[in-house]
Amino acid sequence: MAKKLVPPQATIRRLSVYLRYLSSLENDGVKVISSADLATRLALNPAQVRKDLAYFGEFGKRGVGYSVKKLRDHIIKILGLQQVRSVAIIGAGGRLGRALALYTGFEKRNFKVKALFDIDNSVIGTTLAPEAGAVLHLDELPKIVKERNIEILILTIPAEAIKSVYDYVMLSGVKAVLNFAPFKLISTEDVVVHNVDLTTELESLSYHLRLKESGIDISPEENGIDDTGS
Amino acid sequence: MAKKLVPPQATIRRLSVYLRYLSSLENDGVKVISSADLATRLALNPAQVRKDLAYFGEFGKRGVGYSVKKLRDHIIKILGLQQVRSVAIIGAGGRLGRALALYTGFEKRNFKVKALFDIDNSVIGTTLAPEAGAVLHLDELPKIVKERNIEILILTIPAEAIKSVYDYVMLSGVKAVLNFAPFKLISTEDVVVHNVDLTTELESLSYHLRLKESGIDISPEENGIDDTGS
DNA sequence: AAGAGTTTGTGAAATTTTTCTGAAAGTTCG
DNA sequence: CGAACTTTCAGAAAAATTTCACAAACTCTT
Repeated sequence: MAKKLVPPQATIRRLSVYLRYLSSLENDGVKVISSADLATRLALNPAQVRKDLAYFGEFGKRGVGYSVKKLRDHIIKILGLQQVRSVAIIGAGGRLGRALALYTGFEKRNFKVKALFDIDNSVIGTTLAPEAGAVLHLDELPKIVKERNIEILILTIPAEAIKSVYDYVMLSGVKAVLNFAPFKLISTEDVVVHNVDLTTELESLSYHLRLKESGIDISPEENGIDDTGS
Repeated sequence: MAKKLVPPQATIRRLSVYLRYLSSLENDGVKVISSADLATRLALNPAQVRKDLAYFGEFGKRGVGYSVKKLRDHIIKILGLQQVRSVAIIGAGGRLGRALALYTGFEKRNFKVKALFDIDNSVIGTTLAPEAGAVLHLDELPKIVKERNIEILILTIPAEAIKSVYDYVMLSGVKAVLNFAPFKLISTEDVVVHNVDLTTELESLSYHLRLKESGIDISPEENGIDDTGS
């Protein structure tokens, strides 16, 4: 209850995971949950759950646990999810772009895809997702960002396209980017970037497979059972 | 040069990122790179780059740097990417499943989608991706895993489907799972799971947006004494 | 209402991960 | 060859994150 520190990025991600689980609990009619139960389900340490929450306040009741509904509401506020966040997809003509444009899971969480962009003339003008309007040329990004109040850009472009897209993105006025392109984009003062690299995910799994294959020695002695959350 | 520790999971992920960058350097004809240059491009500390590599051996040359080609080859070995890794997608009928089934980026990195599964009769039997054969019913998973030597399962199923898919997956004989379902799967002794949650990515971006919106500081002290609705 | 049993919140300890630093090794140039 | 640079390697220090452990707060039972 004294000094509040800056929560680690990992804490933020876990909050999102807690949120999802709390929603399902609420659905099941569960009223109260303890840090221990939460931790068990999510393969975490109970103290970590408590500490994660403690960065933001005292949400629990000693001897009882956390009210599912209240905790859920708090996390929604912490993550800024009360308001709808408008999203645009760049590279909407590609397969991943299309899949995300039509993914209904985002809306459930208050993210709305409000615009689609591409640079390929064969998709520009077509309608991929009713709600998001016709696919627009990337040229229009800054204008549309303002008009539709876009806050997050999702990049689903091929690696080669980064060069021609980068400036548009950084100057679009958008403050957050979720990059699926196989190319690490760096956050700046103005723009937070999260990179999600599908190949990296597979490659790190491959590493674990190699370890299990009974390590052909690349490093002398090692043994580790790693768990990765999200 | 003395004791080798278990490399952190974060190191493994960075290796994959180095690998990608090294490949592009090699493409550009660059022969040698220093940890400082690598670090600059990837927004890391040079010492971290060196330490990451040092977990696995001494790959550099003092006063010079790292041979791009050699380092690339080493990382490929470390990550177990010399051999083709066979992958299957469960939930291949969904949009994300289809997108991944057709994604060409995996093959470039030596991952081959060798089978597609679903439980929806309207997609079973259809051909979504030529190389991967017709979509099969999940029932056939264990058999096909053996036949086609599948090592990694990609899950692109809706949250509700987890219950009916979980046992198939854990008993399939596969040692690695990449889970895109909005539900945290926990690694076991036998099966390493990596969870990629698209909503979590957006939600943590939302958190950063909220921070920027409302000055630098998080919620003040008074964030509430909870009454746990009894 | 007292005692037994839970569970949170939190400072302190432990652990992990990152960064610093300086010696060692290599290169380049005069 | 020697001096001036460069850059890796690795031990030490620093920083960040996780886990421990226990007092405080609350519930429940008798």
